[in-house]
Amino acid sequence: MAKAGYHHGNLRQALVDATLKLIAEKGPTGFTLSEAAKEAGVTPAAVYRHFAGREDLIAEVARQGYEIFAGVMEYAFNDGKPSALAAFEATGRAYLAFARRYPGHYMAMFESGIPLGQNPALAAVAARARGVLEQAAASLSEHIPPDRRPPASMFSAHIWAMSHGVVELFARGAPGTHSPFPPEQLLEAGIGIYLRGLGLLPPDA
Amino acid sequence: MAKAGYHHGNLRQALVDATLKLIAEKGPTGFTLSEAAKEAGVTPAAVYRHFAGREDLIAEVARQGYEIFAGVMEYAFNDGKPSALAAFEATGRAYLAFARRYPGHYMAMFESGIPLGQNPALAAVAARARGVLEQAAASLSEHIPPDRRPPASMFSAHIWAMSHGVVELFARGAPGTHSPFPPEQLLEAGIGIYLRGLGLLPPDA
DNA sequence: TGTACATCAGTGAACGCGCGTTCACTGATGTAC
DNA sequence: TGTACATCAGTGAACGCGCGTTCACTGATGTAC
Repeated sequence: MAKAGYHHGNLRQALVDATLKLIAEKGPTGFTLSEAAKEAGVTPAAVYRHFAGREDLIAEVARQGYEIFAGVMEYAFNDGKPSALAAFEATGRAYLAFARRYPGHYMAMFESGIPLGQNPALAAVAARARGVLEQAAASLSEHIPPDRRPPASMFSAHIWAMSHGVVELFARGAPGTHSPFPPEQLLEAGIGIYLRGLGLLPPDA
Repeated sequence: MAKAGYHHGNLRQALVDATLKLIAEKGPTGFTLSEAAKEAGVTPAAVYRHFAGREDLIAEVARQGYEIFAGVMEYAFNDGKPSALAAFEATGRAYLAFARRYPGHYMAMFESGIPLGQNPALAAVAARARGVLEQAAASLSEHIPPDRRPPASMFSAHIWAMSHGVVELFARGAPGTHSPFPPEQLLEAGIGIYLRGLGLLPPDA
């Protein structure tokens, strides 16, 4: 497979991989099309056989990231088994695990500033990923008395926001912000307190 | 004042303001030293009379941002009056208000990737800002029974993370993510649920 | 008050650089006969 | 099985551009006498 001389074999994916590596190393800003081409052992011009340009290449990286992300979230949610609560907590953990394990994808998705709206394939898979989290929140919120139940989309937005905030502030070399706690523990505790506030966990757990 | 011909008058601050405007408009990536100089009505070379270079200029913007931020947080906290709870909630609201009102500063502080460690003045004021939030958390956590009390630094990290996450995901033109709720309402509700989980608010409030 | 002079903020030309993108091309691959 | 040929992935040279930074300079300002 691949790399057999004049013809590369699978340059498209090799460019995606190179972009991923560069973004993970230097941030979305540090990435350049020329460098990605060089990393893949190819002339910058060759990139144009596979992508419309720089932005299109980043968008494909983000698309693949959302694809993985949606899969990871679905796997963690596991159709709400063994319980709505356990499944929900698993998706929270999966968010952080994804950010840790796929930093390049994560950055391309959330920090590169690519517009979701302009790329239908990208928008579709992003919506799918969001859907998993909302579904997890919806099935869990059925356990809350209706009169005290916040909308599921608000619920999932809270968890998403806290997860994202933990990642950005504490799980990366962000500007001077490292907590004395491992991000996983921080997020787990935070979600626990939040769920207790919803009456979904006993007050003294 | 200023702008009186050959000599600018207060070029240093004019450059900071121009940087602020550019960052708010195009993100930290979109900002260039040359453009900031042009915006201030001056040759790019003139910048070097006041700053060591591009990075130093951004750092000064971030420093001023942290200065404002710390002041806003201190004002909101108001020495814990009228109550620890009210003061704490005020700091949460102040975080979001700051991000809204000073987008350029916010971006320079949290999204520009400037290293806090290398600039002592910057690191100092950032620590001061963080201190306010931790103090608010600490005085509030005195109302929690000691055996159920999480460390104040964890507590404040949770609130910081949720606030930051709400800002990044829902209060900006972030990639395809807009909730059906105004960010202020979203954050207020989230903090409320969290505080209930800590036993600091009645369960049915 | 008026003149001489030191200071130093900003000029403008120049630099080398790497960028994204284009273009006519070349040569490896794979198919038709 | 062997040859002719179409396809098309990647080359390499070139482009115009704006960047950050440097340098010797100029001229406005403000102070000393």
